[in-house]
Amino acid sequence: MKWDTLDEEPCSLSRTIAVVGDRWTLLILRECFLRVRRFEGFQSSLQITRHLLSERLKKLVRFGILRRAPYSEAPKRYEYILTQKGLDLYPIIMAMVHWGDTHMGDERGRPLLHEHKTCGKLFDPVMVCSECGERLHAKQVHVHAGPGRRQAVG
Amino acid sequence: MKWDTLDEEPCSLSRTIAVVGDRWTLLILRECFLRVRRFEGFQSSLQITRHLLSERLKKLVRFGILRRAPYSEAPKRYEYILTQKGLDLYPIIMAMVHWGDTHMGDERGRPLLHEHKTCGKLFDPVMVCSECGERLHAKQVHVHAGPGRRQAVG
DNA sequence: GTTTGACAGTTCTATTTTAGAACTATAGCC
DNA sequence: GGCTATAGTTCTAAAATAGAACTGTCAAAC
Repeated sequence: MKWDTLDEEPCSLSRTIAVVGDRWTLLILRECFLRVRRFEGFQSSLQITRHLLSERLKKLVRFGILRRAPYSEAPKRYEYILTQKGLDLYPIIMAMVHWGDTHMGDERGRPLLHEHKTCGKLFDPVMVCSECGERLHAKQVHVHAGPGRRQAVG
Repeated sequence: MKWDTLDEEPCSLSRTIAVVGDRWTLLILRECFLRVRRFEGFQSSLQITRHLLSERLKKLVRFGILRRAPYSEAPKRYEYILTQKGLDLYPIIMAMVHWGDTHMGDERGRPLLHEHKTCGKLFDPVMVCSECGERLHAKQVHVHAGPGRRQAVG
């Protein structure tokens, strides 16, 4: 599998991994969800090298996940803002945070707690079926080939 | 941020990325969910190099996501089976597949369709609040520091 | 009017990871 | 004894990442 054309594979997981499947991208996006928008902000909170940060931000803009918006004219400065496509990554990040909370925790408890403003309570994210609303479990899902599948690729 | 101790960071996202945040791990796990269990099976369906596959399987066993179970005594051969910890990664993979379906699709339609055996319908995974059952949106979530957080790390 | 500092990058070398191919080892079958 | 299947290991080359230093613009301080 060639890494640079992974986004053209007939597999939605591969296509997503092409965008967020590296060491840093999801951590950068976490900062975006925590309202960080500027180069120096990402750099100082993540300790990522400036070179890599620059590359990743370009890639995220190229894929339409962030947009680069000017916030100062002289000198020209830009900040990076989540698009709707980027906001839609939220369930991925929350699913990963929840798995980490459940399986990678230590004796000190959770690093972060999440409050649902709508109901006012601390919550966990739960994945349910869009049709019946029941909790999803891998063993209750059957996979069919769809129209976009070619050959023996998942 | 040091990649080899990422699983000790006071951040559940970092800890999860330490386990599944590389080029291949999630693709290997996708195959596990599609009932692949053996070295040659992973290798031929993913086109991953044998060296990397071997490394990744060892890592997944080390983290308790797969267990290595003998299926033949002479010669000794093993297969790799998802543990509960591994099965719990399902929402992450489904969230990524769903995002890929939504934002990275082409004109041919979805590569795979998912049927919920419980209700018999084709579905999409939806993330909801464990407390009120409403759909989650990033803007309706407020983040608090939890007991396991130290310093200014998310 | 020169210096300092903030911000947003770019450029360079060194190290680590990954890719690609070939090789090893065990055992069954002909 | 030779062929095949399975599950790896070992090697070199290429690519990605780490780490540090450098560039350019402008505002404010001296």
